Amino acid sequence: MSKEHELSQHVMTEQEATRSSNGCSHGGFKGLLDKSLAKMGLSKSEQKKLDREEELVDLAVAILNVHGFAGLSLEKLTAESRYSKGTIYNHFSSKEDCLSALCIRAISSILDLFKRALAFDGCSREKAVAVHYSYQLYARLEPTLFMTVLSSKAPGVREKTSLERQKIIDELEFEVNNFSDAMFRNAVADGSLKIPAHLTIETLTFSNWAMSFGTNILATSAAEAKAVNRLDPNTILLQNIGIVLDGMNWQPLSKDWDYQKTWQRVEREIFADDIKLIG
Amino acid sequence: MSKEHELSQHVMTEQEATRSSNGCSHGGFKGLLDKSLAKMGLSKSEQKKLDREEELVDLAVAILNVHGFAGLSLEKLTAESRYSKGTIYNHFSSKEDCLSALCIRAISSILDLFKRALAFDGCSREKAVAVHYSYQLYARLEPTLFMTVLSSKAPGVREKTSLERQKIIDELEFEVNNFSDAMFRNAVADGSLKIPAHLTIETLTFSNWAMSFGTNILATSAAEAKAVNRLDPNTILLQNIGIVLDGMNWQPLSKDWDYQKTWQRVEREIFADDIKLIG
DNA sequence: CGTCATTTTTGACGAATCGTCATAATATGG
DNA sequence: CCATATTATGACGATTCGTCAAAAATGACG
Repeated sequence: MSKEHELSQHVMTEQEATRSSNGCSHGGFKGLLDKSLAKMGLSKSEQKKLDREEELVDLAVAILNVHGFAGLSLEKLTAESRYSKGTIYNHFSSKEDCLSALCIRAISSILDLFKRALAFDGCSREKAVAVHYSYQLYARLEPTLFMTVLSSKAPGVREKTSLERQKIIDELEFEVNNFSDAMFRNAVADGSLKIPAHLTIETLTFSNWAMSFGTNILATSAAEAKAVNRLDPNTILLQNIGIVLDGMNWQPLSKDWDYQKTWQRVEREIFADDIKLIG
Repeated sequence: MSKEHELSQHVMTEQEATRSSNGCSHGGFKGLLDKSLAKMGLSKSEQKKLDREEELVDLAVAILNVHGFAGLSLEKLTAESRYSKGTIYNHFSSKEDCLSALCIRAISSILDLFKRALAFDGCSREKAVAVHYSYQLYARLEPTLFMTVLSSKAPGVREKTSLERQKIIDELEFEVNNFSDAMFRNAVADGSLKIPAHLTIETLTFSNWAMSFGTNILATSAAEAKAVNRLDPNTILLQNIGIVLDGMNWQPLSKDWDYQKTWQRVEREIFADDIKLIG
């Protein structure tokens, strides 16, 4: 009874796809997953599906940033995309599955940043500081995507996530853990870190993760809470991990080294381009 | 065309209200807000509204625990309560507002636990350990309610929360901060803690919060992740805050004191009754 | 090319939830 | 007992969810 659809042809199937994929200017990190896979032997349709998936995740990120967290719906994703309900559900088995796709995007990006941070020219503890810096950088550049990592862990979300994606997430987290473990092992190797009797590498990785994660989550999500806004957002994390690394007795201790300077060097020497985007 | 309502009288207005309020056996913490307010001069209708609000929050907690996070809807709350849509929306301006009400319940309970923990018989650092213990206890007893504290900080949620409740939350967090600050000031006073030059009381409160929060969040929400399940859930937090308190140089350091024993004493001497509920 | 089988895409649909609002019920006070 | 103010009710339109039969695109083969 209501109006007919007057534009039943929005079928410019290919041109737009490539255009929108190249011209993407949302300025976010995208990870390098696709590039490494693209070269391998994939059928044309598989490649096409991957491209579209990336396009859709881009769109989902955009929606997430505009409409916030609860505002992300596959309905909206459908409406703003060139595809229809069924196609969307062909990629994401549910809203939660889509969220997990965003989580994958986030963790991949973070891993990339970690690897860049590791190139910092300094002693092993300074490298660790650089890695924490990069983590905070991501939390500030992409606050919503950062939160994604947490929310995709909620039981309700994980349950509704496709097994494929669950597996990818697990693998990525495994990689992050290995990365962290390796960092500590290097420090042990070069003599600057002696692991206390009652602790293990695994504990150290976890405590670093917990502190950095907790700090960033609270700093980005509780920015207006009194406990947080009475502190300097730029150096809270530095101070907090300073305490942790001191507690692990990782040399040189804060009292013997100016990590503030390290922090600034990391900013200048590794992430100068990225920091501009914070505004 | 469909069925008529055959029971337009479910009007047993008072009896049920009081019965359900007393007989509540959900075993959760409820905080003590109401009791302290009940005695003041309140009109009958105001008192009734408060009672009903408590009843509704109880119900919401139950729904949250059964249907998980996304499953909490005011629709469901309406259906399971003795009231109707309009009445529910009279209490909670939105689903998010309801979530914030749960958050208030959670923070109140946590504050109660903190105060109980402070009664632990030990040195000032042991008291702090006891407080962290109580925090973890809550995270394990009421994982979903614990998460509530975080999710009610998400921008989308906070925006839709009534100003009243926002204010209550802010006040509660203020109280928690004061509590923590005071703990550190006591330690400074008794000489066991000397605040390092580059740090402040505020920083210490925040770093303790961040570590405890991060650890508990990761432990409860990422239990199946590899980084977490390779550790002993019962003592992760103890180890993590051990590192932090050592990093603050709070005496006696872990190497000079068996905090594992303290941890167990706290469990036995203060929270023996509560720990049974974990199963 | 044309044909037909397979795969992908479409959008209509029913169910659930959201928040609003006119109407009905109840409480209050003279 | 009535008049007025407050509160409760549930029907409603809008939005989202996930499904599915039908339509369209693809591509293998003659």
